[in-house]
Parts: sequence; structure tokens; C-alpha cells
Amino acid sequence: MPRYDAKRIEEKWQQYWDEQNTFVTLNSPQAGSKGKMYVLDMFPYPSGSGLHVGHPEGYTATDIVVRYNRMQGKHVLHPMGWDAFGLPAEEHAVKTGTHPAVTTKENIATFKRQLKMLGFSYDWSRELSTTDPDYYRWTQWIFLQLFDTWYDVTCEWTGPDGAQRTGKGRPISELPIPENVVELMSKARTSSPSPPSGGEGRGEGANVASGMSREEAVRRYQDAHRLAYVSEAPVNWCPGLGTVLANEEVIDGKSERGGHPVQRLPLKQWMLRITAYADRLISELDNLDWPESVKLLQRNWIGRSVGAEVDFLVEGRGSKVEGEDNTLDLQPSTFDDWKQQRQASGFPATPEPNVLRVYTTRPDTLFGATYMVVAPEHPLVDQITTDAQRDAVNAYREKAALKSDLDRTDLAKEKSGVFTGAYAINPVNGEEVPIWIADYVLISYGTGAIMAVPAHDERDLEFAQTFDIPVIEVVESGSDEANIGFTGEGTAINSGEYNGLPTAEFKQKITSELNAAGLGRQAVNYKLRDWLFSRQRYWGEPFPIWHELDADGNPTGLMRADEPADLPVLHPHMEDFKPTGTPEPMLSKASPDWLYKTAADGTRLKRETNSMPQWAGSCWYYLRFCDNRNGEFFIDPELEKYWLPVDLYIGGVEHAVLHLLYSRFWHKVLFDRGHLTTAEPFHKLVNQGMILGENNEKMSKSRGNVINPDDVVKDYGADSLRLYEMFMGPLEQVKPWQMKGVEGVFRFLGRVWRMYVDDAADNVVLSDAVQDIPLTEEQERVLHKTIKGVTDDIERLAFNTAISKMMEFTNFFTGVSPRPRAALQPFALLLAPFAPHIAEELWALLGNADSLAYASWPEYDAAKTVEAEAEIPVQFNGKVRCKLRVPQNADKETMQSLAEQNPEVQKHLEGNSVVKVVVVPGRMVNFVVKPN
RNA sequence: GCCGAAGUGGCGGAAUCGGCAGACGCGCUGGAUUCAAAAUCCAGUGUCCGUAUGGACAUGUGGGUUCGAGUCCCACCUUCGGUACCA
Repeated sequence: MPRYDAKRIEEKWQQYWDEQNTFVTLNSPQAGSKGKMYVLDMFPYPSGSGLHVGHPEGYTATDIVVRYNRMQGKHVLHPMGWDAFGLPAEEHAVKTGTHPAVTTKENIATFKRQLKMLGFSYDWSRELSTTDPDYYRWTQWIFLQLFDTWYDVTCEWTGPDGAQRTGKGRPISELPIPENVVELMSKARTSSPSPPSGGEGRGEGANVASGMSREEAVRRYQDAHRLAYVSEAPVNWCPGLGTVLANEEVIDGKSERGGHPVQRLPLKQWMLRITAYADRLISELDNLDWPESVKLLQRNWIGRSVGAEVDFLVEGRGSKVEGEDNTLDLQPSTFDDWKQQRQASGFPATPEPNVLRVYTTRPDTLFGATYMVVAPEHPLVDQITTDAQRDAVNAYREKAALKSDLDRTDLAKEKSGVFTGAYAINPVNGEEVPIWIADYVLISYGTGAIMAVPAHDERDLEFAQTFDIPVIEVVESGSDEANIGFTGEGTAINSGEYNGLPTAEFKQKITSELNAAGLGRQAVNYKLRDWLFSRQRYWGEPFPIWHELDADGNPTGLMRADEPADLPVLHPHMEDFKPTGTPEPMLSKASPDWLYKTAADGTRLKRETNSMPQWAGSCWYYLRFCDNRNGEFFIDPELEKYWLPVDLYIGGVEHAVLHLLYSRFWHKVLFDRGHLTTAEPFHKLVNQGMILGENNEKMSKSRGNVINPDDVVKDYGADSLRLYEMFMGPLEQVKPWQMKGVEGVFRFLGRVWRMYVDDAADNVVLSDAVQDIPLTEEQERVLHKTIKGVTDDIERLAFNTAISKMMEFTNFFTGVSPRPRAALQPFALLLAPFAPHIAEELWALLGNADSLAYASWPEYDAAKTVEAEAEIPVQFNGKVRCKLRVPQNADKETMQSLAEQNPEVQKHLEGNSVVKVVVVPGRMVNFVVKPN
């Protein structure tokens, strides 16, 4: 009794595909190729718990697209690999002592077995893992590219894609060195520097203040401009995980993974200057075929705002601190002198020591500024605070420093702050405004200081109300809305000569006037921060960087990169994977022969002991798949040109910001450096929706609603799992699992099986009902409609409706006997992308010798998909009252007269007069009537 | 708070361009087959009124545009996801 036996069929064909190398893809197109198609899944982290039902959702979708396109003659690239660095394997090592590499290898084996079990048509010869030394050799190489690159903001150039751009990543050797570099860098080592963007380039142990050679100064200057740089900034140190985390990995003051508390600590860390690419990361989103919501998410994350920087002179009173050289050099002692001087000098790159620079997006509200706020960490605080306020200010600063970001947000309900005792002078009207410190102003955004306009900013208003600060309204809402608290655009009031100007015009006017007066300038700011790129763990890529040591073995702050030929930098051998318990990286426990070496010039060197974050490996894996065995280069430029960009990329929304932003950033750097010809990596992006448990909740062990794909395959087979995951609903939608639904598609496959196979026979043979007979007109129509429907649905990724159309076909043809082979043959091909195992089996039963993987996709004749006659509704005042049969191609007049002749219609027309008749050819007739 | 997505039978969902709402599947009801069951096959299945032909009401709520609205416009409600003092 050869019933539908999924297990037998699936094992048979999986073995066949393996043995025949059916899905191995050469880099040169096959004869008659209809063009390349690169379809990619977001590769998984191979966790110890194996595949989750969420994985096969996206993977089945891409597999359908890929199998379909192969049959359409496309040259298809569809690879799979492993994002295998990361904490879990290392935490397992801490507990058991098993090397993370061993655990990783085992987990990969499990994942691979599971993926093969589901019949995905990956080209396994292109498999890679981010943990392979052959792979991370090139991750390290790309890091060296970042290290070797500075961003030339003004460079205008045309890329290999033909597009014109301003701004380019260029070799560090081409960085112009300023004349006074020695002076500049000597100063930077002793005082706190403020280089172009971010707080990079802080000097090392400031005991060698002077006597810097030009060569050293140049190196330090270059280091301060690299895309990969070292910064000592407050970071999110997580004692529970023993590592530093990126801002994005901290949620509500706890680590995203594990929920451990996170503290702020100043630490020396590697940063990547992603902010340099902020504008291009926004503007080049435009031409991508991505969900608008994801583009918006990225735009918001980057958070570009255009506003103005405005300088406020701090009033001279009380600005002395006891002790050393703190005499504020108030050369232009009066506001008028200062303005005059600025008129002559223009707006300086860095303001004088007695000037407070603020950033605002609403320069049109300058007349409404009633106080200033500087962040507690702002360097000017010490200098401007009056003696009377000093204790209060210091106490507040200490409290703020101890607060984590969580505390700051938690206390957000209550605005807090302290008056510094100092006043600034509003450059537009010479009014004195008090300067406060408050933690609702962040040091890391803009200039770390604001002018507060309580009338037109929620936060400022709240603060002003708490501390009884005057509120001056300067924008008229122009509607019922009260002016106070109105944050939109309106018309200027109480703004002197500017009264009556609309917001936009006012902004433009005052910005250019401030600029002309040397008091302000237009400025752009981003929410996006530079990317904190180092971690303190063992199981990540080591950095290919050495630190120079002085005679006492202390780091000088100067660095050397490994030669590309010396890559990869392998991990040191370790027995003990326990974290150091301090922010000191794990790799610092390595043996001295890994940690130290002496350079050819005799300099003692110590290896960088941080490791790269998990994001590093996933930033470029899509490139390596094109050329995964290349020992000479990370990708053959010809292959990049051929395969890239990825035509379809499917994965979860959780990567909408980080992974996709980081990848795009690296891609653009490599593009700027001439290694790539495409400016963007992923042309079309689709996010699959999450699969919930049967109870409509997220699947989790604690809720006990986790579905294991292994069990589903055991009970129903891979084809049923694939089919069900696609039948559940639209790919992008969140949807709950229903085991009854799996049974439904399993029954469907059983019906398909019996449509071909004689299940009463002893062997698997074609049913006697399947015969070489011509199709009836109706059968032909059903066939062609099905081919058209399934084809169109696959093209628009509507797999659920494609499946329902195949169900309709099956419902129709199981009721037909004898069944023409000419209908069943193409149907097996239609089914193949969805349920490839049973399709191959039926294809073979029909007498085909080869796999259907490269068989031609069935074609349809549009003329054969429609009936000669159509049944259309006849409406009266928009309500369907009866049906009418009309020729498919009938024109309006014919349809109307056919309708009018119909006795049923005439009955409805009785006693009414026709006002109007609406006819849509081939669809409907509507009589608009009025009772007589 | 802000941003985004979505609300259609008992359930998952369909309706691609403003034109027969509920395709397809699940569940349920009845029947066939069977000693019985499983499996399979056939029929029915939005709600209400009616024996019935038929009719009324129905796509979160309230308005609007239109000959005609699940689909377009306005206001609101609910759910889910993201985000959090970014000046």
C-alpha cells in the first residue's frame, strides 16, 4: 500500500541532490542563462538549541524563489553559512571548559543537518563560518582597511557606479598634514582635545608633554583621523557578561543578552567612525527596494537634524577658581567689544574659553531663550560656576556621574538641575540669561549645551515650570492651540525686527545674519554615534594591531598594524575561559609569546587584547560567498561585479538597524577604497514576520509553547513543514502556529499523491487514471489559470495564495478520471519550489530521468485562462439583485442590452425609472433607479 | 509621549486597479464507506428573519466622497512592534 511516505521520499531525494551536486553553482553562467540572481538568507547564529521554526520561514521563502528562478533559467547564487562567534559558546566554555571552537563545530553540525533535512537547495560548497581562520583573516584585513582610511568630507568624485558624491574614504597616507602638527598634537596630549567628530585621539599618560618629534606628531595626527580609532570614553561595562557593550546592546540599563546590569565606565576602546558616512547612509537608502518602514527606522536611527550653532558670551563675573591658571582671559571684556571682534574674525572653529556654544534646530526662537543649560560633564562648568553655587553644582555633577542612563531616564519625570551662578548674553538682543546645569542635556549630542526656549520646547517648559523661570512666547501657532507649549512652525512674535516672519524664513534669515556677524553658523547633527567596536571576550576576531611600548614597558599610545600577509591573527591557546572579572580583556591572559614581540627596529610591541564584536563577521559575509575559497583576496573583483548586489535578502526585522547599517557602512568604505563596484550591498530586502506559539504568545521555553522543527518533520515531513510555514499567511506578517494547519497541508500532499499514484497497488506506480489524453476546455482553463496564478504569486512573494491555488487545482483534478498527463506533468513542476521532495518523486514517476531542479517552468496562455462567458452581477442602486451570463469580450452596449432583455432584470425594473446605468465591461452592470 | 504595522466568520487568512466580501485551509454538522474505528470521499457551514422563493444586516467605531467602499478621505478606539529628554 504505497501511501504518501514523506520520510522515504525526502531521504531519497536529499541523498540524490547531494550525490549529484545538483545545487552546486559555478561562477560562470550556464549556457543560455537568463542572468544572475543572488538570493540570500540572514545566516544564523548556530545556537546549542538548534533550529527554531522561525528559521525555516525565511529560508523556505528564499528556497521557493531560488528553485523557481532556476527553472526560469536564471543563474542562481544561494549560499548558507554561520555567524558563529559570540557569547553563548564562550559562556559554555566558562562552565564546562570545552573550547568554544569545539562547541561551535558541534552546533554547526546540528544546524547543517537540520537545514539539509528541510531540503533547502543551498550550494553547500560555498559554506563558510565567521570563525574559520580563512574567513576572519579577511575580517581582520577589512579592519585594516578601516584603520588605513580617513574620511575626506570635501572630496568630490564619481564612483564606478557612475554616481557623483561628495565625501570619500581615502588612504591615510593621503591625509593632508597641517603645518603646526607638532604644536597641535603636543597640545592635544595635555589638554582635552576636540577633533572633528567624536572624542577620539586622547593622548596617553600625559607625562611627556613636550619634545614630540614631527614623525610622532604626524602619526598621532593620522591616528586621530582614521575610521578605526581608539577612544577613551564612557562605555557600557557589563560585569555580568564581563564585556563592554554597544549602546544598541543595552536596553533599559540592562544587557540585551542576559539582562545583566550595565555601568558607565571610562575605558580605552576601539571606535569606528560610522558618523562620517551618516549622510550617505541616509541618502543612498532612496534607491533601495526595502520596506519603507525599515528605511524610516534607519533614517530615524541616524537622526540627522539641521540647525545652527550659536555662540553666547559668558559674563565675566565670578568666574575665578581658586588654584592655578584659571584666570579666564576675558580679552573682549564687553559684549560690544566681543561682537566687534567676531565681526572681524568670523565664526571660529572652537569658541573662546569664555564663550558658550549651543546647538539648536530652532534659531528662530532665540528671542525666547530665558535660560541656558549645559550638560553636567561640560568642560566649561568649572570655570563659570560662582563660588556661591560651587558646592551645589559639584554635588549635582557627582550625582549625575554616578547615575546610569537608566536612572537618568527613570528620573525623567522630574526635571532636575542647578544654577551655576553665571550668565550668558543673548547675541540677538544682549539680554542676560542664567546658565544652569541639568542632566536632561546630554554631553554627547550637539555641543553639550542648549539655549532653553520654554515656550516652545516641552522639556524646557517642564524645567522652567519646576524652577520658576520666565517663559516668553515667540512663535504664534496660528491656530486654536496656545502659543505656550507650541512646538510646531508658526509666525514670529516678540522677536524685534523679525516679527511676522514664518518659522522657516526666520530660521534661514537669522542663520545667515548670525553667520555674517561671526556669531553662528548652520550645523548638522546626528543621533548616530560612532560604533564602539571592541569587546573583552575570547571568542571574537583578534585585532591585527600592536601597541608600542616604552623602555618601562608602558604603552606610548602609538600603534602598528599587522602586515596583511601576516593575517590571520589566530587566537592564543587558553585552558581557562573565566572572565578576568575586570574590564581587562580575556586575551590579556594569553601567554607572553602571543602578547609580545620585538619589531625589526627594536621596538617592544604588545598585542591589542580586545576582540571584535559579533557584528564584524556578519558585515561582509555576503561578499565572501561569491568567492569563498579565494586565498589571494577577500573577493575577486570580477565576481563582485558579477554577483553583487544581493538581489533578494530575507531576514528578521530585528536586524533592521544594526546589522543592515553596519554592513552598508563597511560596504561603502570598501567601495570608496576601490575594492567594490557597488555602493549598496542589498538591493531588495524583505522581513519575515515572527511566528508565535499556538497561544498567540512569543515562543519561549518558559511559556512552553516552542515548536521543534525536528518533531514536525518526524510526524509530517519536511515538505509539509515548508508548505505549512508558507501557507500560514503573508510572509511579512506575524502569525500564530497551529498544528492542525500542518495536518491540513499534509492532507493536501496526500491528495496530490493519490492524484498521481495508485495507492491500492503493491508498488509505487502511476495510477491507471493518469492517461495520455487531451485536455477538455475546462481542464485546460484550470491548468492555465493555476500556472498563471502560481507564477504571479511567487513573483510577488505571496506564497500562501500560490498554495491555495494549487489546492484548488488538486480539488478539481482529483475529481476527474481519467486524468490527462498533460495537466499532471506541469503541476509537478509548479509544486516543486514549495514541496521539492514529493515533486521530484512524482516527476520521476511520470517517467522523467533527471531531477526537475532545472526543468523549464511551465508557461501559460493568457487566452486560455478565461472562460468564453462570464457570470456577472447585476446591481440595482449598488445592490446585487441577480446574475447574468455575458460573453467575455462584450462591450458596454452589448452588456447593457443583454441585461435589459433579461426577464429577471425586467422584474426589478418594474415600477422604477432608470436614472443612470453604469457598466464595467466583463465585470458588472449597475442600474441606478428611482421609484415612479 | 513619538514613530511604524495591523484590526474581515468559531480560528489562520483571501479579495493584486473602487466593482459578486469571506477564496484556500482548520474547526464544526450531516452523509457514504466500515463489524467498528482510523484514513478517505460527498454535501453543508458569516449573523438574523422566513417552511421556502427570498430578504435584512455584516470587514474595529463614527462621519464623508462615489452609481458602488474591506479598499479612498477625515476623526476616533483597540492590539502589536520599535523608540525614549538627540535641543
